Amino acid sequence: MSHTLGVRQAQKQKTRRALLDAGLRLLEDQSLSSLGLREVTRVVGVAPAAFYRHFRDMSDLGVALVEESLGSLHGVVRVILAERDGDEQLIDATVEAVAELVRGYPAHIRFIARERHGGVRPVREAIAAELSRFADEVAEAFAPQLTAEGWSLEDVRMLAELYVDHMVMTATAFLEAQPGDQPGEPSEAQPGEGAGDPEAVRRVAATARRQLLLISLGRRHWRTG
Amino acid sequence: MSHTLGVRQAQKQKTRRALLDAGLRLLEDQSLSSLGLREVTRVVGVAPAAFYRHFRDMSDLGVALVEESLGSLHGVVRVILAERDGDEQLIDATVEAVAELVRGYPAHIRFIARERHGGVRPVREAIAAELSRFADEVAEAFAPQLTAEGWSLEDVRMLAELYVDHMVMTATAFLEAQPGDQPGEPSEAQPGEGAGDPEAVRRVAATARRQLLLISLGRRHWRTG
DNA sequence: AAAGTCGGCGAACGGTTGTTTACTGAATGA
DNA sequence: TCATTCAGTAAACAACCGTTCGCCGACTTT
Repeated sequence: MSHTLGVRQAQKQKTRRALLDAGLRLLEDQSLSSLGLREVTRVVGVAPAAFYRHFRDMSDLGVALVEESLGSLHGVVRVILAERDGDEQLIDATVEAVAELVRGYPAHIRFIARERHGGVRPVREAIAAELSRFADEVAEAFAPQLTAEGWSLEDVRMLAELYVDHMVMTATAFLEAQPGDQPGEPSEAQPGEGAGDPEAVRRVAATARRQLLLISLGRRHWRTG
Repeated sequence: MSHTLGVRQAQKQKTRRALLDAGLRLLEDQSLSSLGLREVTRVVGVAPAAFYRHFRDMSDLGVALVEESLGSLHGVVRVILAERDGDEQLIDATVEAVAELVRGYPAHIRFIARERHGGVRPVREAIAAELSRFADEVAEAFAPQLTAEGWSLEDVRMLAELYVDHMVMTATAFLEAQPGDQPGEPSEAQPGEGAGDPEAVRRVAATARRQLLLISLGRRHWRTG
């Protein structure tokens, strides 16, 4: 599809990407409401006025980052929920998926966690909308089985929100367990990669698994035990 | 105790309070890392330099706000957990306590939610420490009964963290259901008080109750069902 | 009553911010 | 080939920022 997009548009999207990347990098140490326009353009190596060719605002860039961070998540649910051979394996797969997400895109996850209740309204609303759509998909995936067991749609939605919130919670816990460039600590004992204390990561994963296990235990006995 | 504190110190603490109040008010629409020193002093009506008589930094003021917001919470747990006549009433009491907290001190709660993962490290760490202490108390309150049922201390702590995180989650959900001065919407149909859509508030409470019910259902069947 | 403490003031500093303006020059399309 | 589009530039703008300095004057201690 699409006939290779022309040299003009290609260059434009290239600097747009650079702006997004620079913004995301700077947002690891500060929040969006304090991130300056000039700060971003300075990192990219472009004139401040060039910013306006791509974004109206800083919050505009923020919304774009939200879509980039959470947009690719929508397929993931069905993939994980498809390979379920029992509760425990589904839980393991879920926690592992969250861990991999945090390991692969720490800056994106940190951005979402930080701006979910941050000071920029449009960004907050974009995140809320995206997470709500995410909960919709989780609910949709659980609906067939649970309604067959006599669950109301309201209760299914309630459970889906609990799952989504717990996933976000787990993701931020993973983030705190593997700090990116935490100043104060000069370096790692293991100079391999930037993954923080591996034992702390395992502890977070173990806690998350047990919590999900407890929740699914409650789910099995809902209005039947 | 303490001999009435002298006129000098009294005046000092008065402007200190004013600075904290002004900061908290301004932080309803922005995050700490973008809050300016001059901005705060301007609201209070003092010279910018006066700020340094009370706080070293903006993050210093932030840490003070954390203690003020979460410090008074430590007694609350035992009070609620004391009046328990069965699971459901304990859940109702908990949700009602959170709702009242949000209704009574919305700015404090918003501040905590916003800065928990915000851009200012010392504040993040202060919040994390306070919430951890809170989880300790919850765990301590649940320990006698649960250990008698064969729970490990690790599992008790896991459950306590789940409860605390769910309470924070519920508090922010309440906040979103009753927006303070949400611009865009000119005013309330009911000009009585600033509480937003009452039905949305009830819906949040109902969801939180059912989620807690499901969790306590899982707790009852932990390693026994 | 004298000496000392200290919260707040006012001014100045160097630096940064967002935004607008007129412009250049390469890619584009007729 | 020639006119047009438009991403990026350079400069200027007023406004604001955090921080430092010396000073005043009301409170406090001796």
